[in-house]
Amino acid sequence: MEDLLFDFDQDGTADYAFWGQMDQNFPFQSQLDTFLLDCTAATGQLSPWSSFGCQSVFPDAQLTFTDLDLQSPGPAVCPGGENSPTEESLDVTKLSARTLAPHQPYKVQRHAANIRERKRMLSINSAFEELRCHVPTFPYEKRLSKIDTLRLAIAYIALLREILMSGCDPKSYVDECMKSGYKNQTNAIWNTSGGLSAP
DNA sequence: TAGGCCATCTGGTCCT
DNA sequence: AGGACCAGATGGCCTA
Repeated sequence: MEDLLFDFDQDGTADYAFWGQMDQNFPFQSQLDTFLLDCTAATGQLSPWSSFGCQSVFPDAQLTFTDLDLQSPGPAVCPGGENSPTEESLDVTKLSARTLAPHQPYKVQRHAANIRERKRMLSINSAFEELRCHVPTFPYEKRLSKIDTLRLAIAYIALLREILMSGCDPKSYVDECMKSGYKNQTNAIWNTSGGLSAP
């Protein structure tokens, strides 16, 4: 996995604009409180993915939940077939063989378990989307992967903690970071794996 | 084409 | 017993 390190020295203009925007839209204390205490309340616009995650993905996820409920336990249920259009899933006869008959209790149970697992994963993914809404990213960044989202969230929390402990104005603190270069790698490594690089 | 990321299925384990 | 959670396996999609 390729790791890249964000350096506040790079492209300071763009970074400054970004953080300025953050400061404007998110008064520091309220945002920190929101992020740490109530992840469901904020309607963050920090990330270019925010609208994607909060307004589009979540409703879709809800619909998906409903769909799963409605579909279970039908024959065409296996959305897994969508994702993995194997010969089996494309073959009509074999597909019908996947139909869950009452005399197949194991298959019925297994199928129900699959649906529950899919729901569970959807809820996890919804949580990731929500987390993406609260993690600041740069405009040129592509959508954060799950692992990048977690790592960036950790780094972001560390940065917010530092700002809190410094007692400085958040914007001034970030300005100072950019002037001197952010060298404290133990506290805020903006580390992503998605081949993220400055344009 | 290789590697990264992801969704899905599956069986095992733990909990209620 | 049934559901939640977890990790491994598998295959598809996308990008460098």
